[in-house]
Amino acid sequence: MSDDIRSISNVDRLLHEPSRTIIVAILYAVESADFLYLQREAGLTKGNLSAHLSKLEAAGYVKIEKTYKGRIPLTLCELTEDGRKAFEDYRKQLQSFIDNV
Amino acid sequence: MSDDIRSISNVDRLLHEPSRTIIVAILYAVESADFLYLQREAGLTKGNLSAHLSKLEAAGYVKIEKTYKGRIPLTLCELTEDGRKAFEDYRKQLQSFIDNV
DNA sequence: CAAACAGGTTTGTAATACAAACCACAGAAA
DNA sequence: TTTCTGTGGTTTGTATTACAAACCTGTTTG
Repeated sequence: MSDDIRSISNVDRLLHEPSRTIIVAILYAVESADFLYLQREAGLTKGNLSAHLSKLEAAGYVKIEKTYKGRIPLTLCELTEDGRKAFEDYRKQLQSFIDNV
Repeated sequence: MSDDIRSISNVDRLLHEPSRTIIVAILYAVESADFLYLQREAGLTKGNLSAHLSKLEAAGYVKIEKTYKGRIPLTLCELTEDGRKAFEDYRKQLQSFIDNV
């Protein structure tokens, strides 16, 4: 068996979880997104989005900035360089797997 | 956001688990494999391989036939038609996701 | 006979994901 | 002014897991 196939076992588990894959894919595309936009686009509950963002932030993949729009809180999220690179690597790994089956 | 990206959340969780992805990918390639071959190729412990095979069998993705090689037990595994189709769908879904990010 | 190997099953644990409930605060509506 | 909706979460509970390790049966080999 080719190593490309076995390498799927080393895939980044943080990104391999579909909910987080979507979050990161959105952030990869838009550069910056607020909490509610992300929630609606990703189709997640607030609780889950919050939990996933915390994990992504802890891993250094996402930067979270809590600001205000007037007096209403506004949470902005964006990918870090590490996050961007990790996502690109993840995609490459998937592509490599698909190509080598 | 394109639906192709959001569709990753509907991915087949059974196949999206890397250990099982590898098992199915091997079976997709070889048609039939015995337990130890599968264990070594997939890099899994016996317990884990056994557990994953049980799940794949319960889902109707894999057919498991317990025979003997002389007096030594020999467990043969192969993909069912459903399993083959599910794996092809899974690959297509991944490919679609990658292409549309 | 003892040890090692084939081919597993069972059990235990720790880490999830996810939903649902809860909370604080602001602005709009009645 | 009371109420309702919206923002932006945290906490809690549950159920599912993946994985490792222990266990088991039988067979072959030294």
